[in-house]
Amino acid sequence: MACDLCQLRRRTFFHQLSDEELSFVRSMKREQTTLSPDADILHTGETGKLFTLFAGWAYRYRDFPDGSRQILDFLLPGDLIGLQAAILPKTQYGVKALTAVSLCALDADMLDQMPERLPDLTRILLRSLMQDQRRTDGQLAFLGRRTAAQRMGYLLLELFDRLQRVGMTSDSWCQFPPQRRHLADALGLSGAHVNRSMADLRDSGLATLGNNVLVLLDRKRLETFAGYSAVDEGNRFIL
Amino acid sequence: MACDLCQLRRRTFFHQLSDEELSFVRSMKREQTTLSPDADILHTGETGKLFTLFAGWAYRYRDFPDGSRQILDFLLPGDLIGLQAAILPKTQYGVKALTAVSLCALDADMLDQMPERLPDLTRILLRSLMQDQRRTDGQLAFLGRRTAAQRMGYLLLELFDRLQRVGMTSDSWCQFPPQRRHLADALGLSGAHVNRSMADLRDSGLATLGNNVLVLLDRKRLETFAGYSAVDEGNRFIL
DNA sequence: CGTTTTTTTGAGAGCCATCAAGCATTGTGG
DNA sequence: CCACAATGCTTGATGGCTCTCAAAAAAACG
Repeated sequence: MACDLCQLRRRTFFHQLSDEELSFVRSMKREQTTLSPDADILHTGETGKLFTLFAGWAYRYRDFPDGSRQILDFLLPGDLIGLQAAILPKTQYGVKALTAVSLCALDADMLDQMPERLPDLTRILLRSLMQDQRRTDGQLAFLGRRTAAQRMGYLLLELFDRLQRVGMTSDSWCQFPPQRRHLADALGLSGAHVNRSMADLRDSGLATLGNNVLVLLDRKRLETFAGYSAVDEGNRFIL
Repeated sequence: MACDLCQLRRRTFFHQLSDEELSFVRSMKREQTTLSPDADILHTGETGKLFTLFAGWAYRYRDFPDGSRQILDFLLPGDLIGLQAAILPKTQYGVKALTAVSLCALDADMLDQMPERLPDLTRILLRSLMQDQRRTDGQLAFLGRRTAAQRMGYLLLELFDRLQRVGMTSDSWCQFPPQRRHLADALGLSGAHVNRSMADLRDSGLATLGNNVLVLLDRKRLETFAGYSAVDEGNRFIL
């Protein structure tokens, strides 16, 4: 599919590319791929690859020698995959498809030309990186200081809001493909306790999760419980 | 002190600015300040301020309604303070001086001109941001998955390496101003348990901390214990 | 030298991990 | 369409790590 026909980038959430920017992006575009759930998008240590995620969920993770794994981030449509790997020599993370995904492979080397050729887009990239940092700040803060159920609630709200921005929610529910083990690896919990935490949220009438569907039963109260507050992100970068 | 006389930026660890870049940075520079320990450098929510830290330690933190606090990051000489605040509308973090600090106030608005005027410097900024992200990835991973003593060891090693790059270490020891409560807030532990963790490290002959001095007694073994491995960072951005 | 702050140490409680077993769901081949 | 296996979810019991509270020791400060 051609870039200028892509529905995703039409969303107001994203920076609307000028003709010049769009032609630059088109020239970066290499190929479009589809992968099945659990497929590796980026192996740990692999470098120089860059993708835009157009459909589906993925996650960025880091493996430990003892076999455990930390999910650093979930990736949703519109997110860039592998920027760190494109810029730094040795990456220390991998990226896997969580659902079936459709990707757009990009020529990472052309990033170098961006500041000169597309200063506006460069500024927006910087802003998006600051947004990412802010989100990570929130993660760090609630990982260190909150109970399992609160962390759970926070993660659910954050994902819901991100999904909403790319039009993947209805009123108060959405498709939610992550399994227990993904949530466990993201929150630093055991799979068993993820379950207990979700049971807490359900019994308190805050949120339920079943059949790959997340329902926010009482968003206001869940926000209070989890210490979450939505942030207006402003426009975001997309390639 | 004039920028071109500054000793800190001469370190090979930092990108050596060209004449053009240096004159740009000079024109951004507003004033030089000195603050005492515990002084606020950036209040939570304050925006549009930008500093370079030239001497001393500071930390970036986020407060919770319940009074607890998470330290997101320690800031060392050469680090930029307030980039998020300069670019995004509402910041959700504050920055405080940990020791006496000396700062250089910069005109944040001039950042906008950087892509056009100094594309090389912009690329280096991007790389530094990716390095920061990689470091944060490590933090997230060990916060979620490691015991108190391991997290402690990891943090100590990371800080030691960062200090080394700016010449603030001797062989296997360094000045180490953070107090128990700072470490506690950084690691998501109670002050009491920080102490127990440090006692563990001391009793195992890995590291000791006393009188504001950190000594790495057996770096190799500490790295293994904490699951830390040093990363070659490459040159870093400085303003 | 007294006061305040920080560090150290102890006892008890709570949260969450681990282990293990039963249940539900999905997929497969007959 | 059903039997069966495989996978993931749920739930309980036990134990370990870390918190909280509290008080004493040490250090920093004026």
